[in-house]
Amino acid sequence: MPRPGPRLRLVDVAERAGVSLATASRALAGREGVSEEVARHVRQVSRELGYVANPYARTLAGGASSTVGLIVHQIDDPYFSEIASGVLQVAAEEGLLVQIAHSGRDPENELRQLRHLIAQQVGIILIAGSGYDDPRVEAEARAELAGFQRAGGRVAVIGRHALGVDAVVPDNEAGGRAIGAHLLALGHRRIAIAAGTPGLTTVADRLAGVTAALAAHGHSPDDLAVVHSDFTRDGGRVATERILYHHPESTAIIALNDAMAIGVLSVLRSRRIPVPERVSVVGFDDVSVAADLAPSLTTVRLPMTDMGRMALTLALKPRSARPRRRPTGHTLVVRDSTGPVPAPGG
Amino acid sequence: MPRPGPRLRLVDVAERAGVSLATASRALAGREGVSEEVARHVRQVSRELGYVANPYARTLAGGASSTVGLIVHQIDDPYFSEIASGVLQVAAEEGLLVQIAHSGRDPENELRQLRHLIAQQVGIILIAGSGYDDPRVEAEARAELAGFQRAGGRVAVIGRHALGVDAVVPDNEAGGRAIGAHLLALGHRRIAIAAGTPGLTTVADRLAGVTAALAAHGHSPDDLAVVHSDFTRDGGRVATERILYHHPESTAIIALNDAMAIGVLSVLRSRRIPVPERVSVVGFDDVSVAADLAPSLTTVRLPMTDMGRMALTLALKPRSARPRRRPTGHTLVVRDSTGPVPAPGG
DNA sequence: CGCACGTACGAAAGCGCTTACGTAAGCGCT
DNA sequence: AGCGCTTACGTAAGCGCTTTCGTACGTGCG
Repeated sequence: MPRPGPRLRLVDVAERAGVSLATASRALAGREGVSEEVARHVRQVSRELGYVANPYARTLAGGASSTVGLIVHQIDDPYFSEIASGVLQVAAEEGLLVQIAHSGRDPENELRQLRHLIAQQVGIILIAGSGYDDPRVEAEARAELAGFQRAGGRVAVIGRHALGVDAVVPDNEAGGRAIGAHLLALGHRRIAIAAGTPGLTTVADRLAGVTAALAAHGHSPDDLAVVHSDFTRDGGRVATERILYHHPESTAIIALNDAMAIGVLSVLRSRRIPVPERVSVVGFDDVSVAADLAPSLTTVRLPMTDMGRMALTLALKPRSARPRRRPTGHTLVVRDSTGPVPAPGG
Repeated sequence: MPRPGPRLRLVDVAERAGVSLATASRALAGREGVSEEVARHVRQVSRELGYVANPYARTLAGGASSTVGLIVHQIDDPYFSEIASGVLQVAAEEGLLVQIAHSGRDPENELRQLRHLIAQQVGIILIAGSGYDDPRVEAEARAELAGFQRAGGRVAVIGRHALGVDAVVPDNEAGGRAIGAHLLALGHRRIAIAAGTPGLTTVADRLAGVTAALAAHGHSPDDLAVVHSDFTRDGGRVATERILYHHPESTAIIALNDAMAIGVLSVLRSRRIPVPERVSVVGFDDVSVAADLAPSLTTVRLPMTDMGRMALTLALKPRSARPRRRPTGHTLVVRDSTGPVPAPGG
């Protein structure tokens, strides 16, 4: 494994600026105890020389750890890559480094990655992606995070509750309600749901929203055919096959994320089932390709990139007494994949 | 900014194992100069205590930097997120950390990110994404990388040549030829190209492949209407508008990546121009959504995830005397977006 | 005008680790 | 038995930075 060569050090900057090492350090860190004049000069010299602090030395000496660890389920899922993009934007603005780790939607693995990041002494930890309804795993994660925070680390999560830390909270339930209301307004009554893995809180929350919408309009949740599968495109395919077989009377399919919706549309197309004439399809997330599918996908937009930005921004703020929550808001985006319920017998 | 609390140190392990700090270090690093017996014992104690070395101290002291820096144009572009996924896989297997930085397709910014990573003393640098045909930028990048390698750093690039380092080389030209041949075989003669930003070598290479295919079949490259725009979906949209306006006789549009192809399809759909009956469309890359578009996209498949894996694997091998090149191979995937040229006047 | 006090800065002590160097022991050789 | 050589380990010197502490200087006051 490599080791870097000789580099520009802080002493060099200090020498060049005609001040001591300590003064240079203070000036660049923006600490007080240095006259504004000297500080400005040091910064000037530093810039001229193109000095970049050695993060290892800085951190070792008890300074800030300027790297943020980001745990995502799967980076090549657009939902997460858009979040990551937002995180990277803020990180770039703040001069932070971002380490990304996969959890692969496996609670144990997520825990392992989390411990690894803590051991690596990152300063900030961001966890994106649904929580699990396994109390043991959540409790362990919570404990790890609490310890990390006690040691001065900062944490924010996206799309999870129950971790006792600052959180960006997607409007999962409200989004689900919006979808339910939309379909009901179009006259749909036999609605099927292509739901993701049962153990995910995101799945549960979105589902609860849809159910609530039905109930609010006086319809029984029994009308809902819920089929669980993977929270991926292939999962959407599988779920659709099962829906078509077991619930052929369905006039609408709600996929609980866009990835699944893509799978749903794919199967319907290959079966030559017209969307939305025969079956309406709704997704959730509004990943960027949703607008470009054919038919373009009706879905609930979550501002993923902003969510990434918000999460890191939250984590950068000084910690508050009690965990903060930032709801994301949502927008129902009606496109071409939903339409009025087909005439009975049509 | 946070700072970690008191943690288990190497001295603690050494003390507990009844050896000196130096011996403990050597034992854990697997260096020689320690009897196998003692080494085993130290490792045992270390494991029992759950010791994890402080990477900052380790790196500062001149040891291994076990983090890899990955520069991508844009992480929320599926091409790059799939590559990143491959890198993360190998990194997880090897116990390495991955830092991701955006270049935003801006040469200057890429250079800045590169310098930043070098300054951050990562051990391995991976650059993914097209090179630029600006000799100054490339020369500077090359110089930075050379210096980094001289200092012991390891480097691999994906999709670039001319950087004097190990490279994973996508079959851009051959892929372009395959596309050209495919369209010619279908009878197309008036072919338009939605090309990405002119300064990108990837664009140039793919274009050269298409041109070569035309030439090989005795057709003049003048038949080709090349329209440059951004290498993104929106770029694809813009290019298509221009193609329809300036070259309405085109029977096929080649987008030089799938992102652009999505934009192309989107515009054609909104103009109600049937694909492939009136116009055939081809993409490049085979991002995972390509198969799920409507019509499903004919494209050239590049094994992005594997490319990410290959790049990191290359970088982990000891450096060879001369830069290695790993061609990626490619596959023409014919789907529904291409068909025979429409009958003249049809 | 002399005192205490705050302010701007420098000297030096580590942070936890790797590694050159030193040393004691064990080996074979003459 | 004495020499040099290797091997196994300990000692201590940093890596580049932050930060505590100390010192010199001005400023206010009585």
